[in-house]
Amino acid sequence: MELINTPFPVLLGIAHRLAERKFMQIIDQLGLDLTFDQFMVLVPIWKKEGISQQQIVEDCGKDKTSVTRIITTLENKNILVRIKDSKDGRLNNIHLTKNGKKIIDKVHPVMQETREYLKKNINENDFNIARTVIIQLIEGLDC
Amino acid sequence: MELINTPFPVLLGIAHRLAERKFMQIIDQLGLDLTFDQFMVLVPIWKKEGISQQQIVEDCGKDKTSVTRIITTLENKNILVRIKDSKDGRLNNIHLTKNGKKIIDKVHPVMQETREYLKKNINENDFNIARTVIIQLIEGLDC
DNA sequence: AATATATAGTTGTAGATTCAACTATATAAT
DNA sequence: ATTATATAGTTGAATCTACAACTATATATT
Repeated sequence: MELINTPFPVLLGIAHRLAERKFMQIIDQLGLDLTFDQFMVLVPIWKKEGISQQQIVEDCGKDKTSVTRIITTLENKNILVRIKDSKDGRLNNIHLTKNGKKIIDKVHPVMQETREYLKKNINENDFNIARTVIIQLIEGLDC
Repeated sequence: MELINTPFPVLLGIAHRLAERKFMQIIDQLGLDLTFDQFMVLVPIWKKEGISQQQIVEDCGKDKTSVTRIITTLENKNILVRIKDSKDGRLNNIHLTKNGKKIIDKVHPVMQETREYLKKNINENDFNIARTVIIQLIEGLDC
């Protein structure tokens, strides 16, 4: 593929898609029935049991509609449950099931591995600059 | 949103999504009925009249299935036509209609504008490093 | 020439994305 | 207290995505 003249936003799309594919290869090797997007929603739940859907939206960078539907899919797969907040009736608190915890324990180390794989052969300092640039880009667009 | 601890692949996804949204805002302002993905497929066609679907796949970083379906959508919108190659019967050569050319002429300057907007407030040298890192990332993943 | 292999494109299916419109609950303003 | 506004979450419709299986044509091998 000819990348030199490819516009930056297109590069972002390509890199994003390939990184997803890499994650998926490893998830498949673990024999797990889980998509990359489902995994992205699981991460903040794993980090904070009982997190609300809105907080998940803020952490994983997905639209609230997407989060609603992925949560439904994961509930049907017996990976998590919605529990209405007793104090604020608008909130759904999300809890992992036993099954869900088992899956996360299997997947979590993979996450780190894959990130290391991505950074392989890339200058650490340049990588950090790229991180900063992308964050600036996001902050410039997020309005 | 808390971005400091956000994993790089997640950042890619967020930046990609926001950049798309920015493009779309401008496309909407032009009163065009066009999605970002349809636009991504149009760019290589605009650059090379009569390009084959396979070449589009290589240029725009999308799956061939996606390209097939977006081409069909664009054909139904009277923006382009498929013409079978006379020498190699496997190839569809894609040509813009008059209508399609008009749309591209309207959208093309927007593309450049938006890219300038994205780079605004970002150090040029850092931006180039980020480009390079993302290309290295893609090349490391593309196997 | 016959067979095998590679390439271009399409289709089915399941899941994800976006937008806009909607319900329900909570909080602020008068 | 009533009304207005904000927030959390859901739903419908159209589009996009990935994977696998498929058709059709072209090229290589024997």
